[in-house]
Amino acid sequence: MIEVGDEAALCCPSLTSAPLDEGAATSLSGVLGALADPVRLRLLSIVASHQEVCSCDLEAPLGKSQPTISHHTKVLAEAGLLVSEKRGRWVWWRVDESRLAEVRRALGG
Amino acid sequence: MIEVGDEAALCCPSLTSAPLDEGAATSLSGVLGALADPVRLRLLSIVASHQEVCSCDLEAPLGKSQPTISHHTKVLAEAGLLVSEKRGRWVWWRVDESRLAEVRRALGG
DNA sequence: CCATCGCATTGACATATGTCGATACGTAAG
DNA sequence: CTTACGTATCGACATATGTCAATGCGATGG
Repeated sequence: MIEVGDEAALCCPSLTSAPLDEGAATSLSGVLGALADPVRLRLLSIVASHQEVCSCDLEAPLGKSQPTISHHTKVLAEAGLLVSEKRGRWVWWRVDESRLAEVRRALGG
Repeated sequence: MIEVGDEAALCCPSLTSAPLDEGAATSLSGVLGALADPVRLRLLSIVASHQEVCSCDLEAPLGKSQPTISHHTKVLAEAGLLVSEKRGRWVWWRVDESRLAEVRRALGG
């Protein structure tokens, strides 16, 4: 199972170098919106520090229901920040580090 | 006039190094939420590329009403990303680069 | 085949957010 | 003082978002 992000590449303009056009601003705000939630940030940090994590191991540390976890992983995957792999009946998640790096760079890194 | 951010320092933990605790996640999500809007991103990029910008010069390029601009500058200022200075009846804005750098670092920079 | 398990989707709900017109506030100019 | 101007706040509205119970779907195991 491969989630396909619906966000365009953030590659080119840095926030601090030149005024963002509307398209770039919208696409960057999409990724930032995916990050702008405490539960998703903690989810992302948990996955990042374990390399790979199964969905089933996220409910307990985050204190949220299974549908809520599923919703948040979907949001992060659509933003290109999480990548999923289905093994048997489990779904494993890992962080797309390059995507995170793109975000940092778009923020003027 | 000095806007005081209501967000705590983001200094310490990086997203990718260890699981974020709830407080860190909430405070980081606050700043990211301020960034997660196309109008605010463009606003920020305009201020950044002009060093300083008057509120009155933001309505036209952003195509938003004066109350809306005022709202967005307030959100960015409360997030610590914009700093204001009142001169006569005009308010001038500049970007707090160090705050942006904090965000990048919190994102694993 | 049937029961079970992990995950996704749906529907509903409360809350948060972006937007603008109307209005209030402060400062500057006459 | 009065007027005009730039900005902030308020009230209202439509839309977006986070959450969960209920349910659907696929794969596994008996």
